[in-house]
Amino acid sequence: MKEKITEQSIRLFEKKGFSETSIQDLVESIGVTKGTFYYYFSSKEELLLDIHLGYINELLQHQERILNDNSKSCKEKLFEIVRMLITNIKTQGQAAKIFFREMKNLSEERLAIVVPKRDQFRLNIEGLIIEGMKLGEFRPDLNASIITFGILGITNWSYQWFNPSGKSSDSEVAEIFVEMILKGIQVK
Amino acid sequence: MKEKITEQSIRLFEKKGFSETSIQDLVESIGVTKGTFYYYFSSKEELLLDIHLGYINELLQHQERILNDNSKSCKEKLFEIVRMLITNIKTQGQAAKIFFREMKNLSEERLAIVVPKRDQFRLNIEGLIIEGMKLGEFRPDLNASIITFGILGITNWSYQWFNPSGKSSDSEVAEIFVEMILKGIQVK
Amino acid sequence: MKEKITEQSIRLFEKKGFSETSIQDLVESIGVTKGTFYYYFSSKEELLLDIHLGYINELLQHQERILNDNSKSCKEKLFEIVRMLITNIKTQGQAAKIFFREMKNLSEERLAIVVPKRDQFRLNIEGLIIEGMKLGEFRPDLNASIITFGILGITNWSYQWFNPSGKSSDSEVAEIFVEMILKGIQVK
Amino acid sequence: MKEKITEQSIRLFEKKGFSETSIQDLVESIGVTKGTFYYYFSSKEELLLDIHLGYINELLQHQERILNDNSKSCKEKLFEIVRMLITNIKTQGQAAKIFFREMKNLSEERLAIVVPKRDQFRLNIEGLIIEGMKLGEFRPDLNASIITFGILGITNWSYQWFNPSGKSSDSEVAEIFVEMILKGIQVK
DNA sequence: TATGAATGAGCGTTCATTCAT
DNA sequence: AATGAATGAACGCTCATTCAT
Repeated sequence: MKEKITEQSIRLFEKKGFSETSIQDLVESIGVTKGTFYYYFSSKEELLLDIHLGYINELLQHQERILNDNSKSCKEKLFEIVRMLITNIKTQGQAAKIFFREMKNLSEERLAIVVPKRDQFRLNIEGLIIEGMKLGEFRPDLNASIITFGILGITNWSYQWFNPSGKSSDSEVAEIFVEMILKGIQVK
Repeated sequence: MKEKITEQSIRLFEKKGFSETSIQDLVESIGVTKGTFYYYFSSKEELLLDIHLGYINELLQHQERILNDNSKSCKEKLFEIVRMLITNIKTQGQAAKIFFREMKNLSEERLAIVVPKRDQFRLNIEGLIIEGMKLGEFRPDLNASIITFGILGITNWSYQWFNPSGKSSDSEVAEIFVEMILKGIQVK
Repeated sequence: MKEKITEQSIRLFEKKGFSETSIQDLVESIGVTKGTFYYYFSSKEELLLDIHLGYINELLQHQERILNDNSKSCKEKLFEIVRMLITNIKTQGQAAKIFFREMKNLSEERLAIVVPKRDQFRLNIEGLIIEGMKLGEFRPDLNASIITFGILGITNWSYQWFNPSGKSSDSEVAEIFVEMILKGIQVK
Repeated sequence: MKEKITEQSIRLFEKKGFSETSIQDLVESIGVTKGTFYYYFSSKEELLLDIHLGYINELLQHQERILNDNSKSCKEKLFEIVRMLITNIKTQGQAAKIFFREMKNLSEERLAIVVPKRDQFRLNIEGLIIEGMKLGEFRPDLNASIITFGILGITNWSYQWFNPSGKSSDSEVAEIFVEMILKGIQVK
């Protein structure tokens, strides 16, 4: 039941927004009562935290697996991370939108749990860029921090428009983006 | 007074969110009463529409000016648009965050006013990419639509992290991003 | 309207208890809506504080007037205070019951406003006892503090049983009590 | 377990109030679940009745023992009863406060069980006063009923302020009160 | 003997909005 | 141009109670 509530809440929060979705909306759409909700969650915000953690933890684990694969070059690792994020939209896109949009609805104490994980994800990419620069895979004069924000912008913004059942597949989009990131769009 | 209310509302909506900011919060922070608000706006959503239109209209005008300057190459125009968006964060960053985050709080009728303008902005960039491809400035095999989404991701995401009074200036960041977009990060 | 709400709330809180009376109960019995209540009071507890202050402030003023009347002896002043408290039951009995019974429903900050006043009333009586001991009106070996608690017990407990429209009038009861306090019940 | 629940409930009801203490509060502080509570008690009010009866029955028994001791004078019996009530604060003070304060939370049917016992306790004292008047121990012109209310006021009010581990012991306080009741505070 | 899941009614409070003045 | 009083619907949350196990 707890899982059922969480899943349905992700659907509703994504569609209507966290503040705009009432507990009543949520439980009615499942067919239980408010009491049931509060049997499983201590508050609405607790549920939001659960969603955040479920999303970012899975992402971090996947990222870790990619980064620790020593058979891959930095370029390949970057491609894998980008593809993971695009592919992710199919299964986790709603949770992702909530993650990016509703963070402000977490209290300071709860933010203190989530924010370091979000930063970790970004810093892992930044570390990958720096390593690639050292190994001669990436240009040596990059501003790794800002470039990372750029890459994250490309991928995170995809949650706003990418349609997994549209014309271009996730792998195609990921390839286009990685090619853009690596080679640019300019004629040489 | 109407302007005063709008300006203050942008500050509050950005900080706390649209749904989380009450009319009471708003008018109290200005020192007037709720009646005053409803003298100038027919509803809270009307105010939100005003903010949206103020933001996107100004952006479109500025974009148009850049695109119509025939003395500039496509690359240069692209740079100008990116720089405009980054620079914009200093003066319009709060409105931009509201624009991206609170669109779901507009009714369908009001969305029908805003969405075409938002799409126009994107399609203008897409057109610029296509033109650049034709003119031999950009690689001829690009997926203009997806590349445009990538560029917009880079710039729009900046509203989440770029601090105009931080280490890197708006022009620096814009340059880094345009270089990344044009040349990529890979060693040739 | 504010006064109307306060008066009616005193009636209901006395009869059913503070926690047992809902805002709904209160506003329905007046014929307005909950919104109206919250237009005049910031919270239910704020209303309770209002009742407490209205009661104790009036009592303190009256007591002050009695104590400052230099034409009266200590015995006479004591009689006046006891009579005031018994007489008070007719007009303020409901507020008094709330005052004694519902103090625990005030937050610590609000208690900090009320408690000193309640203590002041008691200490004023204690001071009167001590003065009477010095002036030779009362026995010189009394424990003024405990005696004061005894006197307050007699008067405050009256709110639980004294019926102003019953067999004995307020003046009669006050006389019986003061005679008991002064002379005791023992045959000399 | 039933006793454990009752004891803990007395502690909580006294501190926070009956309505302000939830079954959840109660069972959590003991480490059992709500089901357990409802295995032993049919309702929250039933528990409150248990507390009331436990308190008043014990008091009545003790009072009966004092009154039936034919070796004692009326004055001595009065002293014993007053001392019993003050002493009682140490062991039964919390139950006493609940008894006086939370009676309004009993339904009419349950009140019909408790109120006659409470009245009996008072009437027993009134009877003692009358007997003392007949026997020439007390002044013959007393209003026994009101005097009894005065005595009960003194003792019952003690639950509000008397601290068994404070400066004055229970016996001292009882002596001061009985002396006050018997001889008054006036210089003869 | 005790639990855990679920209910349904109610609570204090907030809020966008209305409207006579 | 602006206010102040009032509304009514909704919200997050609590709670006493039930009941199958």
